[in-house]
Amino acid sequence: MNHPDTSPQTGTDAGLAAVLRMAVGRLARRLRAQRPDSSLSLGQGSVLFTLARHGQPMTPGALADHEKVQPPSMTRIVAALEARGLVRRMRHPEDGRQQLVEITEEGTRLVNSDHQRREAWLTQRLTELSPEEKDVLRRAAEIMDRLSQS
Amino acid sequence: MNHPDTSPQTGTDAGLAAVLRMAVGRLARRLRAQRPDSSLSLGQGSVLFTLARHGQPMTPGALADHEKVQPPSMTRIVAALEARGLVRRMRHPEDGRQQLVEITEEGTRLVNSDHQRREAWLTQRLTELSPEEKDVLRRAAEIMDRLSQS
DNA sequence: TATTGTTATACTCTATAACTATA
DNA sequence: TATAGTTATAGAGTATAACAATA
Repeated sequence: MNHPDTSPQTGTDAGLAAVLRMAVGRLARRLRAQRPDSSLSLGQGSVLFTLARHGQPMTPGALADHEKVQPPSMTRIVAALEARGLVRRMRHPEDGRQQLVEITEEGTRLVNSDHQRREAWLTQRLTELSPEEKDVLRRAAEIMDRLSQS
Repeated sequence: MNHPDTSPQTGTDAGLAAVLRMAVGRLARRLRAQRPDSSLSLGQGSVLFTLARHGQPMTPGALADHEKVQPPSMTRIVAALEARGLVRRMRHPEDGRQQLVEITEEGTRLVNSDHQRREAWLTQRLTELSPEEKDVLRRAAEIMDRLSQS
């Protein structure tokens, strides 16, 4: 318990919204600050992970939609990943307007690298949580993703 | 279920860290995009809510620490809130170097305003979740705040 | 000297609008 | 014309470094 928890009622949907908004904002700031200089930005990491998970090349447009950014932002993210050799771009075989973004060997290695991930601040913090707490976070992450897409 | 969930193993701490990082990042972006122009920024809202919850004036330094931003950032946030009449600044009675930031009547009204909060995008989305899902989010918010502070 | 907060400045990430290429 | 992506530009939001005031 952090606070006397006085004024705003947190039992309502609006109260939960306020609390969740703050928690998400603060954790996002903390993650940004904690990220080592050498690592990817939040958006870059998310795109790389999505490509690895999806298992197939995706168009920049589909990535922008999935990550909840506008197309120009995805252009920059993909360009940054490409410059680091983590993804490659190919022409779409059927539609010349589109491109396909594919994760490279090196990108896959980075995503799967235990080293890269074990050294992350968040992973360390998670090891200190109970299995129940981790399960709550796992389920919450799934719900938050659904909220983001809706 | 969103994906075939292939490549990165999400059962490990590192896997959970990756999934949580993405979920937090995406929801933070979505919240930023969805926020109506008239409303406060994420940081401003969070500070105002914190002051209301705390129930007592806080120094800018304490707020910066709590919100996980650096002091200069808090200077800007407090200045913005003050310009809108939502907080006021007072000299610290004992230490002339410090200040005290206090929420105003109008600030309290804004935080507690059902109207302000019911019209928010996130609140609407939350009403569509089951009680169990909302409970997961409520508990996750508490855990995420603890992570942010650690 | 050490600490609190501010000012000056720059960087990162994002967005909107205008443009190019293809359908 | 409509669509996919890029370029140009601007606006948040944040940080570090240097400074002023007080302890």
